[in-house]
Amino acid sequence: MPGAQNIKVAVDAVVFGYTSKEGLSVLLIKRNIQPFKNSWALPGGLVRDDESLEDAVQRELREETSISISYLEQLYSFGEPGRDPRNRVISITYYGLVRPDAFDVKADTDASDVAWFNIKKLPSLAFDHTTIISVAHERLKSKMLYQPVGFELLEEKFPFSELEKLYLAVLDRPFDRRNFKKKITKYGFLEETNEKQALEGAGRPGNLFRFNEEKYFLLKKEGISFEI
Amino acid sequence: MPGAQNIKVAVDAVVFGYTSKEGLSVLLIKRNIQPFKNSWALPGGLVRDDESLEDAVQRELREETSISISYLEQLYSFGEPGRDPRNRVISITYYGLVRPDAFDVKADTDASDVAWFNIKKLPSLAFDHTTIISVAHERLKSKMLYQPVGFELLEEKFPFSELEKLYLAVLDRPFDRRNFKKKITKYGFLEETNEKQALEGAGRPGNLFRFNEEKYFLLKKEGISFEI
DNA sequence: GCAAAAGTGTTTGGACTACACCCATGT
DNA sequence: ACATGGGTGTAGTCCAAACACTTTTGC
Repeated sequence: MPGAQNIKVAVDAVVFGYTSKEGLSVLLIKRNIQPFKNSWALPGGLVRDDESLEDAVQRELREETSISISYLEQLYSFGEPGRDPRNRVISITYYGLVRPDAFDVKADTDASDVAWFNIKKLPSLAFDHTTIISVAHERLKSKMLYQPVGFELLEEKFPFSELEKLYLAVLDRPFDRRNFKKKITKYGFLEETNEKQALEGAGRPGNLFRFNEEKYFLLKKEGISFEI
Repeated sequence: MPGAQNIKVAVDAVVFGYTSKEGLSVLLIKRNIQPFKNSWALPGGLVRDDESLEDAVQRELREETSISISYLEQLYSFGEPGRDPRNRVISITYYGLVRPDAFDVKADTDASDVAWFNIKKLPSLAFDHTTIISVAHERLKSKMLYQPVGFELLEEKFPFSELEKLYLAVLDRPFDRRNFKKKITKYGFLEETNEKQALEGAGRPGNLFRFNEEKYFLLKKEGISFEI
């Protein structure tokens, strides 16, 4: 009988948040243990023997960042020997989306070890976490081309330009404003309210929209064909 | 310090093969150890401490089925507590595609514990392997709508109808023959040869095609937009 | 000659692209 | 009045869908 396997199983989470001010952001923690003590890293940790992978992610997020998250999806499993300098650790990664409410963690832990970082201004990160974030970003980009995205990231009501800015921030390339609106509204998962809202600064106030959850999740299942 | 983690890490592979006679098939092994002794199962096993996940998959495939495989992609990681009745085992699954040549394993191991099963006639399987196969099948279905598929599954030269039957077998729904040909040939990754080949039985012999590997793999990277 | 598979074109509607001007508000 | 962002329509092009008959071969 060969020696027992000596590999640890961890989960890590790439949590995306969005505000029009800060753009697309990722939630990071500052490690206070070795290895990579004092480096920024993705929230995560070892899976307990009796909990599911999703539960482990939620627990770590609660423990390390005090947020909990409604949309979470498995991303990829990273398992190269040597990705952790001490033990063999394979990491099963997830990515999630949160609404701006969860940005409160930032205020609460201002001087602490949790913070949001704009996706384009990431610090250097522990382990292979930079790679993991870029895989997550690619996944999100391609996802938003065949499924509606936004419900999990925007406030309940929002001017249409918020959705547009979200797509711009994630896709990171320009597109035609009018055509985008036509395509999005065609699917009917957006409802127009009668309320208007002026953004800060000058400009004509825009109508507020909200998602029709039923149609949104239906289209999420069925998939849409989107070419922005 | 809490008790050490006691979770094992395994890999499992869903290997798809295709012939026009047998259709889309999956490579299975018959287990000769507990648990699920004498059940059919996916090839796979525990990862060694010093090998990468991909290496582990290739090694298990070699040991258990004697095939090696050129196209292999990570599928998903399954980790529910209880999916293995004895220990906590998380399985990182891969899927792969092989050409009919590899179907030789069937002949070689006729009376043994390796066999191909048509995707629609699977036996009952160990663990959650039925679920894993259906996830892999769904992945393959959606993959072939945005990337060319076939090079890894067909012989070097083949009549066009072979490719069409492959798509029919995987997608498992009818589509228009003429429009399919227009769409496929438009991308230019197929080359027409001057050879003709009569299938068994009656019918007009068709021209043989081959893949232009360069364009094929280019389109594989770039992605194509396919609506069959 | 008949059964089986291969080969091939046209029409039509819908979808995507490109593109520019006026409107409502704050300062 | 001007700066800022909101709101809107059309013409042209391309792509996809629908659709059926003729050709080559084996038997």
